[in-house]
Amino acid sequence: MAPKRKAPAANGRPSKRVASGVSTPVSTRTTSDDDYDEDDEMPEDDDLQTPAKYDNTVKKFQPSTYARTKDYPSGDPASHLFKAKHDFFDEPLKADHRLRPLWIDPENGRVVLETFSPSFKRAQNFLINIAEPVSRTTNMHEYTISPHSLFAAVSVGLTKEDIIKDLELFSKTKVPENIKQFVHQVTESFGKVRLVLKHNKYFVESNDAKVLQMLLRDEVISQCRVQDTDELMTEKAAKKGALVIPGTREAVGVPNQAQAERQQPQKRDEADEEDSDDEFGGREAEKDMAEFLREEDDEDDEIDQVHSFEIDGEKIQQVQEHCNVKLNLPLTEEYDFRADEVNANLDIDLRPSVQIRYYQEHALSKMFGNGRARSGIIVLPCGAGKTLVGITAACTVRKSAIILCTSAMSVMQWKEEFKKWSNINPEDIAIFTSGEKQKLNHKAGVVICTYSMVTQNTRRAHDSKQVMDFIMGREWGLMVLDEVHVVPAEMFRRVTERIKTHSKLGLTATLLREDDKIKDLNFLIGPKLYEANWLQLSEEGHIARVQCAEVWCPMTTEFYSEYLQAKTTNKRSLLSTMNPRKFQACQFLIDFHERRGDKVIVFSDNVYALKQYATGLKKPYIYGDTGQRERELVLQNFQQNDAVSTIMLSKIGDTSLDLPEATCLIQISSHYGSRRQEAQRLGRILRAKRRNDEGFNAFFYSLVSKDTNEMYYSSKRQAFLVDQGYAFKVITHLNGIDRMPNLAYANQQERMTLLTDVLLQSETAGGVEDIKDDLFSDRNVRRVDHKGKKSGVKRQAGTLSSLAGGENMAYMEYAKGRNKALAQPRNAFFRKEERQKERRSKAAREMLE
DNA sequence: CAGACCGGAA
DNA sequence: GCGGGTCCGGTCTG
Repeated sequence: MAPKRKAPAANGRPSKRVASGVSTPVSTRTTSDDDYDEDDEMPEDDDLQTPAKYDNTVKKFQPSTYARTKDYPSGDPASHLFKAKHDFFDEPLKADHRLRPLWIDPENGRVVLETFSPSFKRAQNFLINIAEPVSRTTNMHEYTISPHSLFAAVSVGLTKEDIIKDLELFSKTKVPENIKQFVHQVTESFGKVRLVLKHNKYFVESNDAKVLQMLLRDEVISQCRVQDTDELMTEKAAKKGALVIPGTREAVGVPNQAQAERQQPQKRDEADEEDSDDEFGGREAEKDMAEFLREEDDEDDEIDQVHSFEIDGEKIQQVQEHCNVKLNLPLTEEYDFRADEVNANLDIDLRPSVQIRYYQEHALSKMFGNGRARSGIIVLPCGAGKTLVGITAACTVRKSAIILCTSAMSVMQWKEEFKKWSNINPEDIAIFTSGEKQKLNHKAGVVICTYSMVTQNTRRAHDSKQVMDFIMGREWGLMVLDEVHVVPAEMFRRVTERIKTHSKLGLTATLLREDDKIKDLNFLIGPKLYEANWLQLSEEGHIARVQCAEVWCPMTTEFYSEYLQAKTTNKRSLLSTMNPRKFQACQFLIDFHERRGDKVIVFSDNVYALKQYATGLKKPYIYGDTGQRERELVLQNFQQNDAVSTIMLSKIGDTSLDLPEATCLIQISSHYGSRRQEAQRLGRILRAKRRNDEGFNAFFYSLVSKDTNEMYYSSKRQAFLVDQGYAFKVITHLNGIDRMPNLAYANQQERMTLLTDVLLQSETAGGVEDIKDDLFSDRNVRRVDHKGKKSGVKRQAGTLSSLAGGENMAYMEYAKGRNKALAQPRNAFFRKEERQKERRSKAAREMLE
């Protein structure tokens, strides 16, 4: 059957996003529900203004995919349920709705999960299989059911019956009919067609010959077929058996039953999850699911014939994209590695003492759920053990593996981790970077290299070419793509063309890009198989608990006046960064945290500012031009020398630098609204060694110059972390800063000197492009907000004691509705006509100080 | 080992 | 809707 092409978007019903009107399913229901004893336990409207989608990985729910019938003249069965205002639907609650945690929005497939429900954990385990997490905060989780998420669900073995049954189980209302239809329709077409590699050739394979014949009639696909082959080949399907993932309880001989929980099997490290007495069982539910996924292959359908046709290896991306985007018939990639007798086995296993954590097991069981290796993406926060997941995958497949990293440094780290966690013969690991070009001695092995080494297009050094030919010429069992969010980049995506591999595992902490290419990963690599919940991991002590705060630093009169007159955005951001009040705040915070015994990292994107701050505060710093030796020296001192408690880094430190000592992080300048940079910087302190100390907290400060574009970008940047459940506190005044001795730029003279220097700097360094119009014109805003959504930053009014060591800081209590003003600065105080007013009041305030 | 060059970020 | 201008890392060359 030909899959239905998507109908044009507009068919009789506006595809209105559900805005604030429907954002309150819980409050509208529960405020009238007197059984919730504590009103303040309930989220308020503001809390529910979770940001709408923050990336484009998810295709919007498309009601228009339903055929119009006499029953559903509007094209879907739910429209008539909506009043003009798109209020929440009138479906009656089930009698025992309080036990059920899900609200399902029939219009767009959004699902809201109450975290305080007794069946929360079970519902969550179910939801992460079938839906895409959008936002997971303390009380509310928001998910979206999308074609891609359902694709992932099917590819880990769930059937449409499973999905609908469990939706019904957890939903407070009857599952809307159109959601059921949507699930039905999507699951019908998914998982039918596979892409397989055999003897270095790619085949499109299916159990259903008709689907393949249909594909071959497609113009794009037929062009990619290898022409002189038989139209369809038919062979017997391979047999499957039980598989054990190394490092799991099963593998180390611990009975995989609930009772075994209390035996406390040996731990990988000091931090392990606590047992849960919850009847709906956190850990147990996780494990049940893992077990379920592992065992599910026993009941797999008995199909004994598969059909296939060959496609041109050069054109697989084209085929994948076409099938995924145009035909809505994504190619699943599965590697039956145990049946592979062509490729040599690799002698590798995890060291016997190594046991992976439950979420790693859960992630991997989704990859290996049916005894084969499925291609896909696993999302884990920094410091949660991504590398070990990759290594365990390699130990499961036990074929030649190739690991791709973004930098040579991370290549070295992977090699070390392989030696640490697995028993692989060090000779079987080869490094391939510009510096080192090792070769494999045996038939099978692990190659670790950088993306750029593989994708290099220009002339190659002789030895480099040799190694490349080797890599491209052979067939790999597993390709691990570290920092997989870089793969959609024009150059880097070539790796999937150049390297012939049976399975692909993408790893990242932040599946985000500010462009819309992230969705390409769906066909370049595969579906997102697992995404960890940051909040949960930090509660369990796997990653550090972090207090986030935004410190508002008023601009001084001189700086603000120059700021308003500045002709270029560069000059403006430099002035905001070099704001003396910000410098003072930075000085104060460093001093404050050094006294507490914290190790502090200060981040600045701007190199000039970095040097100024570092020399002014007499702290060592590292940036791009810093030589290798000096870098190591600084880092080593930071780790070991008590006298060096603070270092300053440019964006060199955003990724890959592993600094387990750091416990406090201060940002003074950042790259526009990059949510990924924000998340990655936070990641620097998530692996803090001291994270399991009693009451330990790591700190993350963003210093923001008030009333500048930094305010706007800051709220953008936080969006991702807010979705992960982090609350940003706003600090408007640092108590005690006035009494601080040796405060920099305390007098006018010093400030003027600095200003002169900054102005000089911005003249010489910056271009002279004029700011055409308003600072927040679409031109400047689009990049960080291409969907025009509110960022929905959750501001949490802090109590004085809530921030450990925060006794000296005053928090702003946020008035309701303040969020909106912040997220939409064009409506607030940035309008041109208000600038004059602002300047006057600014000057007045300065005088009062 | 510096410097040219390219590509990524966003 | 496109491409800023800048920093950074990797690779190759001399």
